[in-house]
Amino acid sequence: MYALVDGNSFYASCETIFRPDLLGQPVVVLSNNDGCIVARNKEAKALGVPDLVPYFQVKSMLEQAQVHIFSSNYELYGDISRRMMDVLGAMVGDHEVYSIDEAFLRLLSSTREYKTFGKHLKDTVMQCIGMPVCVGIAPTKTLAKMANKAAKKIPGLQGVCAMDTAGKWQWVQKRFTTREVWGVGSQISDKLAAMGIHTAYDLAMSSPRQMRKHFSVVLERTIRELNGEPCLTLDQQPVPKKEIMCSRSFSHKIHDPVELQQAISQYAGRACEKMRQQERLTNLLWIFVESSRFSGPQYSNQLMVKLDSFTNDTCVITEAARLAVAELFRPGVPFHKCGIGLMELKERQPEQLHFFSPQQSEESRSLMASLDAVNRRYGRGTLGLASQGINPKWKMAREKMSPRYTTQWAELPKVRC
DNA sequence: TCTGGGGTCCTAGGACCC
DNA sequence: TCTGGGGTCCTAGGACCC
Repeated sequence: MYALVDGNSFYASCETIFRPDLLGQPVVVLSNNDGCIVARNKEAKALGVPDLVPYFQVKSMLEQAQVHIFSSNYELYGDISRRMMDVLGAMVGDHEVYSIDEAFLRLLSSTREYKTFGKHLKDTVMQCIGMPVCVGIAPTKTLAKMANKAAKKIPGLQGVCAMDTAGKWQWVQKRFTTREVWGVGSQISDKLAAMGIHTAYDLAMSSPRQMRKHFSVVLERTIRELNGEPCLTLDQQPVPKKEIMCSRSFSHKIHDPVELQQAISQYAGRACEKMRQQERLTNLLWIFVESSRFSGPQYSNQLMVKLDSFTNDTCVITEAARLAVAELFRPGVPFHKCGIGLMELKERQPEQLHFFSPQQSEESRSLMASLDAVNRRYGRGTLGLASQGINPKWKMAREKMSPRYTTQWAELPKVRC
């Protein structure tokens, strides 16, 4: 049996852990650049605040309803997530951290009282972390996802739903659309609807072989999983990333090639930092620039850049990225976003020697190690390349960011006596 | 004025090989 | 005049996830 534990409105709940004065009040969290609403607590949902809408469209409505608004604070959310996963890992050894706010757990076959155990998980996370979660329990991952959704949706379940018999999961499936099934997106659900398949139950009753012909092996697995036949396993080891991306939209449109190069320098620096953390190297970069999709002249372009050898050196990668951006720049285009992808990542070891290409030098490695050490100790961005610019005006807007309560000494919560 | 960011997997079809 | 068959690898693009 699998359990799926998932934080309720995770980002919004992270914000209220250190702000008990906000309990019972509506809270929303914005995406990067204060662009869209990405999390709403239940009070905000009750006010009818929609998910994933542009902030500017609902700004006045939110202010009128006195909703508390936060810019995203990923340093805080990442740290709360790590703590939550530690608690879950201590309770159930076999577990997979699926996303920042979710984990799959494998329950021992000796666990009989699933509902009771689910309640225990929920209460423990609340007690240790202050994070409200829901728990779904079922024999497959797809069903556990559905049970978790049911736990959130059906008030009588009080946040815990165990579907350990076909009777129970079919009861739930009849109340869910195909779109609510994990792995079925809007495209596939539309096509299913045209075939007369509307509920999750309809989908579960369809023929896996036939559906594989119409769609793909992915949907076949989903159907089998909906019938209690496990096709997906627990990934306990984090799978090494195949690519690392860093892209952001700007707070103001960029018309100047130097500013665009500053931006790509910053993102390249961040991407390289992530790559070194994961002990990987790259020799292929993907760089793109684009104007806004919503207004003005449309322009987007991209370049793949092959490097002479595998490296994790921020200087080398930044230089290549800046040259690429210079090539992609067009006068008169109001640039809105750019980004870099580090592709074809490979492990640092074993070193594959290339007869003609120089290897990354020892100086380069120790320079990068020092760069990372300084930034780890004094905060990200303390040390960087001059090409990144200083306090650029296009920098991401984060007007309403809360303190990083758990990771910065200067921002610890203050208690008044 | 203001519309997020970072990933994975699968398939179809082309290029190429013998 | 007649112009095979089977296989692998790679890439672009679609669809999905949080």
